[in-house]
Amino acid sequence: MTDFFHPDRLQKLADLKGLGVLPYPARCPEGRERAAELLADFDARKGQTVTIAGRVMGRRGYGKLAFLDVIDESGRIQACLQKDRLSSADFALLKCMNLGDFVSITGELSTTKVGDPTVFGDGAGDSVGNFTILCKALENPPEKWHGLSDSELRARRRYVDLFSNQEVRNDFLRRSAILRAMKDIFFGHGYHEVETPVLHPIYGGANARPFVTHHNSLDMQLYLRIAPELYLKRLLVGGIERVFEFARVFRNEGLSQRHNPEFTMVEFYQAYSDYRGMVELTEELVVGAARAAGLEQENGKICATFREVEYDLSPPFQRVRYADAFREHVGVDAEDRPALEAKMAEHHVKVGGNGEYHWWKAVNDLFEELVEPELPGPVFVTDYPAAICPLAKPSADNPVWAERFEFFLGGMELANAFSELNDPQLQLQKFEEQVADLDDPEAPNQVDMDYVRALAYGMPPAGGCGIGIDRLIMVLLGKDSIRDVLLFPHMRPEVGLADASGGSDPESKTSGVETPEAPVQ
RNA sequence: GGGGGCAUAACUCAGUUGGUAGAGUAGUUGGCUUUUAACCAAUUUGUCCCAGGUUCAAGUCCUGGUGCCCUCACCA
Repeated sequence: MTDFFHPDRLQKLADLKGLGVLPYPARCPEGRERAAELLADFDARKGQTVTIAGRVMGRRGYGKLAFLDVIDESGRIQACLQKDRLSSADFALLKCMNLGDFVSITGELSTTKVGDPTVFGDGAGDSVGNFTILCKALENPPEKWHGLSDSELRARRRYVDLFSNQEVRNDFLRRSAILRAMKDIFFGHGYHEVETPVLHPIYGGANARPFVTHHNSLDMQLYLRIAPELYLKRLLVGGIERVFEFARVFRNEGLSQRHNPEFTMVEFYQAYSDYRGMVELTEELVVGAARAAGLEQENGKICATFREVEYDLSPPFQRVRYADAFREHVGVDAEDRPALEAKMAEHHVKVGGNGEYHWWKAVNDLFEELVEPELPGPVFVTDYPAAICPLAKPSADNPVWAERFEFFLGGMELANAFSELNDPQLQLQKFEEQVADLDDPEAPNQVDMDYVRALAYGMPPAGGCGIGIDRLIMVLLGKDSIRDVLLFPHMRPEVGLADASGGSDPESKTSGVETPEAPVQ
């Protein structure tokens, strides 16, 4: 369907072919170097012949001379093509080039009259290939000064957002650097990176509504994982003592500035440690991530600015016991039920059902309403009510409390950790209570008996933690919305686009995938 | 799911009281050998988100729908 593409560009494409030039060659001239390295090394490299390659984002033409802004992953560099310095065949290509095309230029690295470092395309006489078009673009790039500004278009066409805005590109490269720094810390502590199933026959490890899917040839219902937790702890049973997984998890809930249906969390488990060890490691990870994000200042302070509030991420972070924070900000003792009932009435908090779980859930609602806003962070809140922690080990001193912490930063819960419950009978009892609880729509639908059996074989005492990566990166990069830290946030299908190619019928394509035995044309 | 806002050219945006659809960028043509948002001259491009309604006349007013953003609820 030709009218999907721009007629102007198709004409240029035809012109190129008329010149006998391939618009999509397979190979780039060898020895291509990146813009940023050439500029960083400019004094030493000046006068040398170099080759650059990238996308043309600017052109200033003078008839017998043209300046091009060429961008690659590292940044921008200027090129200059002159009629009396290039072969006529190469110079003629300028006529067929548009903004957005990929090109390569070979020539002298030098400066212009105003001192701007520039690659001057070289190659007199019959030499060809010192200016080449590497890829002809058939779609117009966005406005050169503003780029894409509509947030929907930016997300839908992230590829355009990325090449038209270096800040955006840098931010996603910073995300990559943050993940790498965190992995380095894990490896430095003797951790192993593992991958566990995404398709779960029973969903668990968190309270959330799952996505449901179906395996055709097994004819069974499966869930996209809401957490990797129960599989990772099976590995502790198996004798792998330190594991982490950067896990994409899926939760079938509403979308918001802080929620995407799929998101990334890192979970990590360490045998012979406990939640106190996880506090230390989590702090190290957050600090390492902040350093990788470039937030360390010359004076050694580490600061992040998120939603116009500055957070000091210089360790150590504050630690506060749940019960202490509760008493301070709610004004009553978390174990004083009569006083709590009055507080709940005052703040319209309702107990959702019978039993300890629902009571403590309501207490925790009070905590979330009255205490969490007072904890901008970074802060570790430790020792949570055991009744709302089905996977955490109760405190030996007072089983009302569990060995659990949550880490808050930027007004969000960024991490959740326990001393992992490894008593198989207690775990089974807690699972059964969850499944029996019909008041909670997010409770697991059945007990994962294989996990209980794994515990029955014996799991060493361990600490485990999960960190919400996307939210951490929001704070570190100062992004208000999770959509700005996800390369491709979830979007509804673009209306009209599927029809644009004209020929294909999405219905028949889908049925072909699902019924491979159907005749193939 | 509730409430509020936005939708005009490939991109960024104007569009008056309801009266022939606009600018800049990009593209095209011509000029120009040191520009860098180059400049000068000419020029092409529209399902004004969709469907109804009011009106002599709707980009503009009304109703419904779609998409996105903000906010609340749920959640990490």
